[in-house]
Amino acid sequence: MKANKRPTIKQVAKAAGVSTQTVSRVINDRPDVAPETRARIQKAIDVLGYQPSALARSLIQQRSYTLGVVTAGLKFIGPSRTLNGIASQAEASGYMLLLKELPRFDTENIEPLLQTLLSRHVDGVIWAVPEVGDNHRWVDTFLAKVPVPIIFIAMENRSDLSIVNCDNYLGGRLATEHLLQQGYNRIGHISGPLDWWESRERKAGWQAALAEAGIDSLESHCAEGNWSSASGEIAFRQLLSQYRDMDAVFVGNDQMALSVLQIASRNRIAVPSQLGVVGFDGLAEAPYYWPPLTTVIQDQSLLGSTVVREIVHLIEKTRSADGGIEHKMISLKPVLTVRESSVRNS
Amino acid sequence: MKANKRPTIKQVAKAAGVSTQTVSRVINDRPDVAPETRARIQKAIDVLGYQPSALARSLIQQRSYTLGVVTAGLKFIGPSRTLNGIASQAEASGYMLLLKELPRFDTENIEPLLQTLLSRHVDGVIWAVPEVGDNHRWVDTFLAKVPVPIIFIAMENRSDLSIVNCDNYLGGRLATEHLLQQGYNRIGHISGPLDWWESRERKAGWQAALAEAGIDSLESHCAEGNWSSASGEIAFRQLLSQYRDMDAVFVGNDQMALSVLQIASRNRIAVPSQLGVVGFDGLAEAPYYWPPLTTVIQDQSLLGSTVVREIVHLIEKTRSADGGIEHKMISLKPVLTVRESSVRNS
DNA sequence: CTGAAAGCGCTAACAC
DNA sequence: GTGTTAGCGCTTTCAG
Repeated sequence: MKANKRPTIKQVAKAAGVSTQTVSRVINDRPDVAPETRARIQKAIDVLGYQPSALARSLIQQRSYTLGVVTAGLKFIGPSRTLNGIASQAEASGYMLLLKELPRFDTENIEPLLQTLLSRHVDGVIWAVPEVGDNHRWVDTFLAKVPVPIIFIAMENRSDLSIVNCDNYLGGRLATEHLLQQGYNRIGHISGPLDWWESRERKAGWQAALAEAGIDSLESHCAEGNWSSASGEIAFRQLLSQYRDMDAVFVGNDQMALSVLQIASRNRIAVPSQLGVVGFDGLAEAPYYWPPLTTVIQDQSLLGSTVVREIVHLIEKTRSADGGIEHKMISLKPVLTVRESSVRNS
Repeated sequence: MKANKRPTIKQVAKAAGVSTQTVSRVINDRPDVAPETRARIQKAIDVLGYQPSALARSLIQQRSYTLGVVTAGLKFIGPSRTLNGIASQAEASGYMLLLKELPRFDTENIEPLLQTLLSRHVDGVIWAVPEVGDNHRWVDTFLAKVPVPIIFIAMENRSDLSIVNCDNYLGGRLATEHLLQQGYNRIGHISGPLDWWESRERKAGWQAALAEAGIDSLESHCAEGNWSSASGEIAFRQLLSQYRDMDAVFVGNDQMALSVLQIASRNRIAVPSQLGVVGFDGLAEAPYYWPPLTTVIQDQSLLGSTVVREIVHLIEKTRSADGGIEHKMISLKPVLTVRESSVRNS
């Protein structure tokens, strides 16, 4: 039961008794075809189930309507929410997605991977890998050789690149200021891994908010996790012993905050009365933690759709005007959602 | 600062003073090239930064080393874990991924989407959309027209298709049998949406285990959610009122189980002493729920890598022997992980 | 309105 | 060993 192969434009032409060019005109909706001829060709197309080859088209038009997407850590919810936004906006904009997932966040030797994408004639590249350590170092040496627009997600702003990210610094401030307003004033912090740019920003936001309130943020008031709930548990235990009179904690993501809530339950530390807790990310599950978790929501799906809109724009611009490309930096604002875990007099 | 365009094989040939054919031999590692010539060509390649066009190759070789992947619900963790497995195995097998995400699980009118993929000359298609309602109906009418192998994830077994799924029925049994062993015997069930094949299987497993223990499973002993924590809350409240002396509950996924735990906390129902709870999926966070959640782990990443191995195999087979393809059904076995939420005498 | 010729970037099948 | 010819499936001139 082997399915038959795809028909070609030639076969359609023969079936309709015309040349391939005329068929081409029909499938491209060109006006200059006699109605009668058009109908005959359309019929042949339908009968044969003909579908033009996007490959052949890409080759000749030097344009594939394909975007290369490089991601990492799809098994975590953050990157997949972003990919979700990318995928739906790409569909809407008429682009296909060629997907590559890095084995690790700090994968080196990016060049061959990028070459694979380019060998497929992608019209643009979306670099959806967060900035970790110097995993973006290749940009300085290799970017000039990339002949198509490229746009980055979640990396530090720099004026020579196009970047879309979330304002993590603001998020850290929002979380901490909220805790201060609630009357907590010995606020600890569990950060993500500090080789992540995003972690450092969130931590800086925490420090800034404390500083503004005239509170010193000592190193003993923070601990470092790796985003996982398991690491959150360890970090929280460390914090409990380092910062005895801590009355609140701003946690770098919701997963780690979850373990904070668990340990609090186990150790009969009442949340929020004895300990205020605020997370980051806005997971769909956070309202169902116990107690429901106050968190800083970042709309990663919007991040993804924004990045697609921007790169499509860049592609159009690059193709028409040949002038220098202006790089744009877009910073999406996260939003604090207050729930029981941080509200003292409820 | 416009980057220069990709060099072609012709330019390399001219630079090295040979014909394109000889360059082709070099980039394909063919043996019959004089060492001296090879070196000269290689140098030209390096200098120009030449990379062969995979597009042109695909066209002539009638083979793209690209897999079409159709998914849905990437913003949920399940589909992305599967995609994670697909991506890493595809990389290992030397295939690229062309990704399409359906806007909804029950999207109709699949044909144009599949055509887009085929117009890109994918060598095979992975249908990673769970079976919901009759969203797989297109298979009967349209599959014959698809000229490449196609393989399905999470749909009911049928011998005329290649399918990889998780044994959800077994999972339901494992969960329920465990609760029975723990001495619970009034076991309710919160299912996923019953138009999902997976939901029905899990529920059937629950029923079968109860039946074997000589216990009737009444309709009032179950409630239906939609996988979300929010729906889990509603379903659990319904169950509490319908099934007054329920002493345990098997929940169709971990997210819904999370709300069960929350409501139990709120209502001072002690888990596990008054109520045993078992979830499904094996989320990384489940050990950090309170109390830690017993759950049925399904390895979705393995599901993804298995499906890629299978389709690559199918592709090879289709290309060589022209004989009929045998369809294979692979059912991965889920594993029960026992934690505090279901252990009575701990 | 329609067709013939050329070619996108590459490789298969032959020559030499 | 290396070059020539042809052509993958399509579109772009440019004739007619």
